[in-house]
Amino acid sequence: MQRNMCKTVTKNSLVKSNSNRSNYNTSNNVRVRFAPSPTGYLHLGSARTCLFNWLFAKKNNGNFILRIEDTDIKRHQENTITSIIESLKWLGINWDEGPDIGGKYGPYRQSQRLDIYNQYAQKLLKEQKAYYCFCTQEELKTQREKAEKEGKFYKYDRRCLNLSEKEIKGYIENGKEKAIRLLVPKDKTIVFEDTVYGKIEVNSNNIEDFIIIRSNGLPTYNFSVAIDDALMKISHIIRGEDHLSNTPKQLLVYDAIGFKHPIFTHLPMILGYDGQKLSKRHGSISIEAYREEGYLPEAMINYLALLGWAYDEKTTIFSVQDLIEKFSLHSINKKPAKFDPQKLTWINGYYIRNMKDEKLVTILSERIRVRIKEKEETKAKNQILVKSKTALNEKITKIVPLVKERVKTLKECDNLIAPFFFEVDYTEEIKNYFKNKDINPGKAREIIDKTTEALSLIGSWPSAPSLTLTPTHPKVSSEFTSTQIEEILRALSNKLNLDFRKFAEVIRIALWGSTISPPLFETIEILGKDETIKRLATYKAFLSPA
RNA sequence: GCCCUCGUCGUCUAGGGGUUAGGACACAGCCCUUUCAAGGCUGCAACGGGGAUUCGAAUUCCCCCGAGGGCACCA
Repeated sequence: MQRNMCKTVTKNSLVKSNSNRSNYNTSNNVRVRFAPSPTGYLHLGSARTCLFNWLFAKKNNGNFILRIEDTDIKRHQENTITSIIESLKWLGINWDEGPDIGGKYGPYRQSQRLDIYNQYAQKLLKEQKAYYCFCTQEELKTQREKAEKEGKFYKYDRRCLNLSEKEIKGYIENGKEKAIRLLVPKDKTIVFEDTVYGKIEVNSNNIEDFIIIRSNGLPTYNFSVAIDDALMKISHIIRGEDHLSNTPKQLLVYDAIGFKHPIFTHLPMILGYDGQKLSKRHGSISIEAYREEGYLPEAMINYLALLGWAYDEKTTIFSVQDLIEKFSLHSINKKPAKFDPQKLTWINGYYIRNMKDEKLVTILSERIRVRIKEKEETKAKNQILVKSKTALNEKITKIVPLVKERVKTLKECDNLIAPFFFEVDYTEEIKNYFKNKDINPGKAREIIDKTTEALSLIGSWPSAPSLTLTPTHPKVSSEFTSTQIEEILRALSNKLNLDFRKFAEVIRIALWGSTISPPLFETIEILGKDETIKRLATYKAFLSPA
C-alpha cells in the first residue's frame, strides 16, 4: 500500500509523514501569509501561526507575506500595527511582501483594497451568484433572537432573493440601505482536504446566504480573505483551527468567482492552563509581555514551535535553523495544546545557559544601562556605582560566567546582579534576619568585624602585624582575587569554629541584602575591597548589640 | 439547537495491530554544594468509558461521555 511505501521512505529520510495527506505540491511557488487584524498586541497563538507559516516558507524557498486585515474600522487601532510588526521583527521573522515594504500583489492592507472587493461583488451580482439584501440589521436581529428562543438554528430566509427587479430598483433609488449576500447553492457537498484534520465535508444547506458586503460598503471577513488569498496567489493557508468551520464559506466564494482552491492547514488551538481559550486572565499572552519579562526570541520560537508540532520522540531544543530544516506540515498534531509557562521558562533558561558569553554581556549591559538611566532620572542618582560604559562592560564580562547558569529570564538576571551596580536596599526582613537565629546579631557583628579585618589585609600584606589569622594561613598575597578571598574566609570561619554555610550567610546578606547571591568569593572580588568593606559596615549598623 | 473538530502521564508530546507505552517540563528524593541555580542519579505519573473486529487493540470501526471551535452587516 501507498501508506507503507511512504512510511519506509520517510523513515529513511527522518521525516514523518502521513502519505494520504501529502498529495500536494510543495516543490515550487510556495506562498503563505500571516494576516493579523490590528486589534492588540501580537498574541501567542497568532505568533505560533505566523511562525509556522514562516518556517514553511523558509523550508520551501517560498514567499512569506504579511497582510493586515483592517476592514473593521471600529475595532482596529492603528498603533497596534506598529506593535505587531515590532514583535515580529523581535522574533526574527521577516517577510517578503507586506504593508511596509510593498510587493507585486499589493496593497497589503485590506482597507486599501475595498475597490477590489466591490468589483468582485458586482461581478457576482451580475452573474446572479449574489444578491442585494435590504433587510435592516434590527429586523435580522429580531428574527435571529426569535429563532434562538425557540431553540432553532437561524438561517436567513432569503426574503430579499425573491424581490422583483422593480422592487430592487425602487429601494435603491430611495437610498435604502443594502448589503450583498452570496447565493449559496442548495444541497451541495463542500469538500476539502485539510493537511492536519484530513477530509472535511460540509453540506451547503448548513450555510446561510451570508453577507459579503456590508451596508456600509465594507466586505466581511469570509469574503475578503478569500479574495485576497486568491489574488495574492497564496498556495497554502496555514491558520488557527478556529477558522476550520469558516473554510467552507470561503470555498463557496472561491467557487463563485472561479478561483482555484489553496491548500488548507489548520493548527490546533493554544489554550490556557484550564483548557479555556488563552486570554488575559491566564497571565501574559502577548509576545511583547514576554519580551519585557526577559525572554529571548529564540526561546520563544523554540517553545512556540513545540505547541502542536514535534519532530521525534526526544528532541526539545531546536535552533531556528533546525526548525527550518525539520519543520513539516505533516507532523502537526490535532490536539489543542495548553500553554505551559514553566516549560517556556525552562527553555529560556536553557538558551541563556548556552548563550555565548559575549552575547549575554551585550544584552545585559544594555538592560543595566536602561536601569541606570531610570535611576538617573530619579533622585537615586547617588546609588549608581558604575560611572562609565567601559567600566560597566568590564564588570559585566566578569559577572556573566557567574550568573548564566543561575537564571531563567533576563529580568531575573537583572535582579540578581543589580547590587553590583547599585547600592543595596536592605528590607526590614533582612535587617532583622539574625534575630532568633543560631547566629545571633552579636555573633554576626563579630563575623563582620573579623571578615573586615581579614579582607583589609589582602593588599596591605606584608605590613599587617595585627593579623590574627596568618599563623594558620601562610599564603596571604596582595591580590584581591576570589581564590585569595576564599582561602582567607574559609580559614577565618574555621578559626571561629563556624559552619562555613552559616558564616557565609552573614557575609552574603550583608553584601547583597538577600539570601541569594552570585557565588560569594567572585562576588567579593568583583565588588572590590572598598565596596565590600563599606557594605559590611552598613549592614553591621543594623545589628543591634548582643 | 445545528455544523465541524479533538481525546496517551498534571503539561507538551513519541508511538499508527504484538513496546517493560519512550522523552521533556513540573513534582519528590538522593548526590554535588558558600546561597540560588546548573549538573548527575532515582522515583511518581497516562492510553476517557463501553462494545465490535482480531490469536492479539493505545493503534481499526461503532456508540457514549468529555472538551474546543463555528453558526454575526467581528476577524
